[in-house]
Amino acid sequence: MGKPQEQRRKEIVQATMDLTAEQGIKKVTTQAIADRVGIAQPTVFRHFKTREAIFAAVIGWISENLFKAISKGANPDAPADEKLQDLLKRQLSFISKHRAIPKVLFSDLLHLESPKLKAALKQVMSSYSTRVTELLKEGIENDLFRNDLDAEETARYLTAMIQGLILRWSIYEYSFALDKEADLIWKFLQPSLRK
Amino acid sequence: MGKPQEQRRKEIVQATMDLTAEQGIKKVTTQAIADRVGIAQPTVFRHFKTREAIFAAVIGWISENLFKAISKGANPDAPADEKLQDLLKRQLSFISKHRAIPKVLFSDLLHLESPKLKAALKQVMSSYSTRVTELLKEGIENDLFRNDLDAEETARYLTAMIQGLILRWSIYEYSFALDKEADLIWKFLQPSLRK
DNA sequence: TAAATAAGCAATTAATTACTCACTTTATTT
DNA sequence: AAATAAAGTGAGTAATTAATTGCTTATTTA
Repeated sequence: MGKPQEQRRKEIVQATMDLTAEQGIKKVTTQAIADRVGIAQPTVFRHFKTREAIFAAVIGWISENLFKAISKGANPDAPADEKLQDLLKRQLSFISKHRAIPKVLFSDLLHLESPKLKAALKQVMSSYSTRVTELLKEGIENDLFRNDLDAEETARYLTAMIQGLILRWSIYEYSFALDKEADLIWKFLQPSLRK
Repeated sequence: MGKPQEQRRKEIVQATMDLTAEQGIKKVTTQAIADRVGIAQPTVFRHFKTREAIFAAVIGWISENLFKAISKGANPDAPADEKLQDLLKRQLSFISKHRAIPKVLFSDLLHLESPKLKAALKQVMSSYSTRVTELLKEGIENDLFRNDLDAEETARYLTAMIQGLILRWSIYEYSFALDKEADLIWKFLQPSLRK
C-alpha cells in the first residue's frame, strides 16, 4: 500500500485548494492534482469516485474550518455588537489565508453546473447568514442596534457586502489585505446599525 | 449569402446571453449557440474567430447597454443623492432584465481563465465605480453626504454590496425582484451616507 | 508466512468540443 | 447575366480530460 487513505484524501483536497487558488477551478484537472500530490492520475480515483467528489470535499473542508475559525476562542459573554465585529474579522482573516475560497465561491460550480455542489455551497452561506442574523437580533434586543432594523434583511446586506469585497479581492489578485478591511467596513456601517 | 454579417453577430451574441442565463457559461458550447440561432456549428466561426471572441462581444454588449441604461433619461440637475439613488435603481433594473450578467460576472472567466476577458470585465466594473465615486464627491461637496466620507472607499462598499446582492439573486435562481431591492438598500445605507 | 487487501501505476478509452476544410448556395455587384 | 464574394454546410481533426482496466507492489492481519 501507499499512504493510508485518510492522509492521501487530505493531501488531494489540499492540492486541489492550492491549485484552485493559483489557477482557477477550470485548470484543476485530475492530472494536475495528481502531479501536485506526486501520484499517478488514476490513483486519484482510488480516493475519490469522481472529480466532483473532490470539490465536494473541498467545500466540506471550507465549511468545517470556516465555522471553527469564526467560533474558536470567541467570547460568548461579549456584547452582541462586539461579537458581530469579531465575527467579521475572523471570517475575513480566515478567507485571506485560503485564496481558493473566492474561486470556489465565484465559479461556474455555482451556476447550475453541479446541483450537488451548489446545494452544499448554499448550505455554507446560509449557516453563516443565520449566525449573523442571531447576533443582530441579540443586539437589537439589548439596545445596541437600532430597533427598526430587520435582522434578516440586514444580515443579507452584511453578507452581500462581504461577498462583494471578497470578489474584488480575488479579481484584483489578492492585492490588498483582506483582513484589514473588517474594521473599515465596520466603521462605515456603524451609523446604519447603531442605536 | 445568408443574413448580413451584423445581424447574425447580434443574433449570436443574443443567443449566447440567453443560453448563459439559462444554463451557465460552461454549457454554452458553439454547438448550443448554433442550434439556438438555427445555423450550423461551423457557421458560428464565420462570424467570430473563436468562442472567446463571442464572450468578448457579450461583455461589450453588457458594457455598452449598462452605461446607456444608467444614463439615459437621468436628470443631470438633480441633487447628487437623488442621482446616486437613481443610478442604483437603473442598474438593478437593467441587470434584472439580463440574467446572463451575473453568470458572466461570477464565472471562471474572471479567474485567470482568460486574461483578455478578465481585463474587459475589470474595465466595466471600474467605470461603474468611477461614476459612483463622482456622485459621492459631488454629494459631499454639496453637504448632502457626510464630509468625513472617503468617496473612493465608500464607492467600493456600495459596489461590493450591489455585487453581493446580484450574486445572491443568481444563486437563488432569480427568485426575488432584484430591482425592488434598490430602495431597501438605499434606506439601509442612508444613515451611513447622510450628513 | 500466507492470504487478503489497499494503494499504486501504465496504458487505454470514451466523450466532449473548439476549430478547419472543401465544397455549395445565395445574394450582390458590375 | 456573369462574376464575385459572403454565408452556409457536412464531414472531419486534434486536443483535452474524466474515468476504467488489468496488473503490480506494498502493507496488514489471520
